[in-house]
Amino acid sequence: MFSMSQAGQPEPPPPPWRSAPLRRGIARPQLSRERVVQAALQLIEAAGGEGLSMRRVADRLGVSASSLYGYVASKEELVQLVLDRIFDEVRPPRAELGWQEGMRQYAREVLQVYRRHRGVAALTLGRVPFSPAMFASVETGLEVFRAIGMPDEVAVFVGDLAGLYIGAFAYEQDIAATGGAQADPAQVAAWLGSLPADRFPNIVQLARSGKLTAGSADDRFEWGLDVIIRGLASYLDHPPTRAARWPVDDG
Amino acid sequence: MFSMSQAGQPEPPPPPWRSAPLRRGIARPQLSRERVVQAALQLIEAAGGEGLSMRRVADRLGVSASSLYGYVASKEELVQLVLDRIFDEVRPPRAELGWQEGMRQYAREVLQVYRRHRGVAALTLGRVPFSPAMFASVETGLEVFRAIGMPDEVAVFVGDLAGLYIGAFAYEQDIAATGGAQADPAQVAAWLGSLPADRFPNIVQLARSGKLTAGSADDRFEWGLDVIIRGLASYLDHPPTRAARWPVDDG
DNA sequence: ACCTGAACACCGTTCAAGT
DNA sequence: ACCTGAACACCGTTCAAGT
Repeated sequence: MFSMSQAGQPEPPPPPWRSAPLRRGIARPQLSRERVVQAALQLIEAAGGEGLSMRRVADRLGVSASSLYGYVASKEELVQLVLDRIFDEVRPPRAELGWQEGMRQYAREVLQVYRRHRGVAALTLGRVPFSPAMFASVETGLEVFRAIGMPDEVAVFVGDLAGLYIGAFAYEQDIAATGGAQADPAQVAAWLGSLPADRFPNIVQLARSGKLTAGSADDRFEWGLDVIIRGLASYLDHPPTRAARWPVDDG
Repeated sequence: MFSMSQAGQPEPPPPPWRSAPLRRGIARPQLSRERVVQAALQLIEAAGGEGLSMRRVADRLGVSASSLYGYVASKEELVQLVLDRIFDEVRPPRAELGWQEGMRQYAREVLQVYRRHRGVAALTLGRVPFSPAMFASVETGLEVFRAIGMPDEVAVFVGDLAGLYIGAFAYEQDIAATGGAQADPAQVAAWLGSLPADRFPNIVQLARSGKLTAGSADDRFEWGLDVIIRGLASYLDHPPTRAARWPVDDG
């Protein structure tokens, strides 16, 4: 764990997995990778993930947009660095909680980080939210999953699916909070409730029952997590084989 | 079901849920909502979802970009119309298959449509991939879920989670096929396999085992679907209550 | 060695003007 | 009634030039 939140340190060891800072010269530079990432993060928190632009980051730092390219190869790399930066705040799972509770706790941690840094979740869409800052956590997770006999394919999969779920959930909350033009749930419910009840009786009834918007955000987060965890649990008894299917309880 | 694939019909009944075509005048217009949507879809298939722009759609139609705004309120509306257009091709679930097999079939249908229209899946990220074209399918799904006693909250949830999963899976395949700059799986595996084996033994072993990239795309799709379906199945025995948790088999 | 400024090739959207 | 053209306020990225 190495936090970048304290800016301007003597010499933090450069992470080996990224292209190293491009200069180590004599003339003191005004910019640094950390300062660029920090400014990007602040901009995202203020303007949302869609509001991130190289030109606006440069404005925040009082430099020209082109100067950023001395520290960051592209906007895409900057985004990845921001993700690295925030995932660094996620505490790793505690193996002694067992896989189910451990996974739940870890998922909550990630959600908290997204909430702490509003706007970042939008940047995970279409990307695999997996960064070097998570290596230690992933290692622990694999350890625990293997100890209980979870098939590797499924263990790999859970990371993707859960990461996808948490990011999408946080994104939805972000746009709900910032009152974006995206469909607000109450209006969608009213809209669906006004469909012809004879053609869509179940949709109309569900929409009018209020169950589309039932529960707090935290409750709904836990429900979805539960679907995933329950699905995983069932693999402990019935591991998958190639192209096989497992009837469970078909009504 | 009403396909727009045959262009230039006498008078297709205007869908009541969208703002109606803005003109019904005397002078024959060269453009139409359908023509704009069609051109957008073709552009997406050729240039990817990220390649969609109003100006390029206009180019394809031989008109100025500003003229599109007579038929479409914004780029966002155009995207929604494209999604409507392709979801119209999805055959609704067959209730007689039972909920599990019915859901599997329906998920496969949606994936096929994304494959048929490469590039569109990218547009579902950050949106709820739910369109009027799916009302009939959703109604059938709710009917089946309710018949077997699935709690409404969970039934609502499954749509979100499954839609998210299918869209993200299809998107990943799209960028793999078009050889995008995004991380290709084999390289990620090689990369993770070269981490220090003493610090990350499980990651390294998993990466080197080839299980990160194991299975065909179809197999991996089915595995993920299975996690979701298994999770849902467990709710038939243990329905959720507010903020409750259900230990299943903690190692 | 570091940063700037201009330039290139783009965006979505508006709006007065043409036919 | 329909479409165009110019304009506005943006983009990411490159590259020669300045200090």
